[in-house]
Amino acid sequence: MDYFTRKRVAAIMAELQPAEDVIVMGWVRNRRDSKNLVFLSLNDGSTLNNLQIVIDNPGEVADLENIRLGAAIRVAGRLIPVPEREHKIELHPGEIRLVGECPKEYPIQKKRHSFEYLRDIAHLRPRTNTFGVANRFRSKIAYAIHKFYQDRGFFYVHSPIITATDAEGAGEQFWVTTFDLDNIPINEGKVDYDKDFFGAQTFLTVSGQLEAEIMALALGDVYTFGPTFRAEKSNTPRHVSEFWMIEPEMAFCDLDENMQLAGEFLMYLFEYALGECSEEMEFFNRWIEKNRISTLETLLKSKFEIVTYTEAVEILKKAKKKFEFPVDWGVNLQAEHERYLCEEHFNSPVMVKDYPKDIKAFYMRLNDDDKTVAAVDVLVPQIGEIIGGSQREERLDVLKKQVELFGVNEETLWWYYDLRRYGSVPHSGFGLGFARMLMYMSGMANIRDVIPWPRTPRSAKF
RNA sequence: GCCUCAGUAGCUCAGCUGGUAGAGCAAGUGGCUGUUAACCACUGGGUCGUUGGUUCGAGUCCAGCCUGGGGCGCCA
Repeated sequence: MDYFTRKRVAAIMAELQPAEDVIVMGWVRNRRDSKNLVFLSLNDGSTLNNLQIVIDNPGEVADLENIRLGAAIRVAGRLIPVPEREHKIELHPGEIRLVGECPKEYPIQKKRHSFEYLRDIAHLRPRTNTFGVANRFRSKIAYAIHKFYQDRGFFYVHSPIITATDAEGAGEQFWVTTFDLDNIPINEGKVDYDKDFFGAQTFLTVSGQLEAEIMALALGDVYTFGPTFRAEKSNTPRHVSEFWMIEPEMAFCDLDENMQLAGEFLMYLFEYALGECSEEMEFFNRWIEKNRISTLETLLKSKFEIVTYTEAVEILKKAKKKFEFPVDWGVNLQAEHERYLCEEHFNSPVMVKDYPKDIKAFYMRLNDDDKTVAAVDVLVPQIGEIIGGSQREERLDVLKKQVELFGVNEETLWWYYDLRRYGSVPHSGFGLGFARMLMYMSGMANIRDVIPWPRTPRSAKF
């Protein structure tokens, strides 16, 4: 099949060198005919760029009538640089072979399609410019995430996908069972989970954090990067039911140190995108959202402002702007409040810390004031919250009180308590939604377009 | 879950106060020695999301349902 001898278009475009007997394989993106000349644009997925194929003997090419938009072909021939032309280099074939025919009802045309239409043909949309770029970008940024942590001595943890732990309060989790749903075992009026596959009630995980804490208290610095699931019936351009999260967890690390790492992490990704993903960033900047590059560049030069929740509430109360939701100490900050803080008041990314304990999770460390917890939200212009993190409660007695206060089911947390019982240490971590980060860096407005197979309420096609 | 907008040709849309449909692109045919979202000419293509109602008559008005977009909440 010439898999190892064929040349990738990305390499051809990078080198721009003449060569004989070059083999390329890919899909036809465009075809233009004149009487004695046919031009094909070939894309092999390795880059946004198409390779120009110039056929100057169309009468002699077999199957030429079937080499149309979408068809898979193999071309062998001579590479000729043409620096004066827009496409810089072209391939003059000695042989063209039709590998896979493409009927004319192929749903992707050589024009712009709406993202909504392409979502209905999610199996074909990676063949478009935008989704090719988006998927290559996704891969590169995933690599950058690993590189950031691995370079700092963090270990990668695969936290479990099936869990018995009810991490943040039930209701929003998918249940995992092998019960016949038409005939569920009942014992004394209640579902008998003892008869289920795992002998207990189990869920798809909503976070790898609790398990990451296990590893952090053994390996020191760890991170998870894997899928999580939320059964919330959210219907917005920012929510999906299945998404990947990055969750670093560090032993002997307090909230301020946690915040410093979060800031360095974000800056690293922005810098990586600008430096190592120039093809993708230039595409986003041109076709998806102008100023994406300058926005990231500005962000790179700015510093994170740090305020406490209490200070943030004071700022918002003094603001001349009218908010739809009134601000008062004790209520959660709304998206409009978060955006005011970083877009209008500070005009920079902001970290808000020390939230009232009642609006945050049970595992967050109680501050000395007994009213707030050591939590942080990182806010960026246009999006609002992009990272949520905290120092974890490492004191067993305090943790038990919080669990009781929040009404969390204690039975499945015995091992979590053990971590505090045996050699407990202060530790911290945060969570970053991978797809939301991709949205922010690319300017793509809908999360369903940065995830290849998005799962949302009433939709799990493909 | 609440609010709001939309569903007309393969795609993107137009269709005013009700009189059974139109454009651009795509497709097909022909033309053109260099095109690059190629261009020029011609041709074919629609039970107007769905069910019911009002009416002599519904793409157009009314109600329900389905699907999709946006806003809000929940969050990442």
